[in-house]
Amino acid sequence: MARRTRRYWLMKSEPNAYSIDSLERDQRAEWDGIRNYQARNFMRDEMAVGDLVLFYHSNAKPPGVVGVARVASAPYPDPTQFQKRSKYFDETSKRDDPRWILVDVEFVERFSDLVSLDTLKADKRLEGMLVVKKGQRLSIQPVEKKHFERVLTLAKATMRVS
DNA sequence: GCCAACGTTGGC
DNA sequence: GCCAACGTTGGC
Repeated sequence: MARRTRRYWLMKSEPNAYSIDSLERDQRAEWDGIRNYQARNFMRDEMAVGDLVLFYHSNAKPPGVVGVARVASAPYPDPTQFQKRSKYFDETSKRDDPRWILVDVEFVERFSDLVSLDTLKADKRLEGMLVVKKGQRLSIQPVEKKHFERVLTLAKATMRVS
C-alpha cells in the first residue's frame, strides 16, 4: 500500500451549525456544505485518511481551535448538492459530474480549553499560520506540522501524535 | 450589526 | 479577459 507523509489541516465550523461537541456525539461526520473551490480541492486532491485536523470554531465567542479530528474517508461527492431541500443544493451540479466533493472526518479529541484566535495570534511560533492572517476566510486550510504540534502544546493536549 | 476582505458572476 | 456589482465569511 502506498504511504505518504501525514498532512495537517484546519477546518472551520460555526458551532451553531456543527460544533466539536456535535462531532464528539456523532463520532464521524460528512464535511458537507463546502462551496468554495479551493477548500473543495484540498479535500478532493490533497487529503488522505489519517490526516489530522484542527477543529476550529468560527463565528464563536471567542473563535479558536477546540479540538482535533481525523480524515476518515476518501473523497466522494457531497450528497447535499443533489438535495433540493438542502441549503447546499446546487442545481448546476450533475450526478455524472458532481461539482462538490467532501471527506468524512472522525472525532479524535476535544480540548478541555479552547486555544483562542487571540492566543494563536500572540504566539510567535505560529507566525505564518494561515488562520492568524487578516482576511483569511478559507474554511479548510493546510497547516504545517510544527504549527499543528504547537497548537497541541498550547492546548496542553495529551494525545500522542505518532 | 458592521464591514473589510475576500470569491463569484456576468455584462461587455 | 476585464472589472463592477454582488454575495459571503467571519472577526470585531
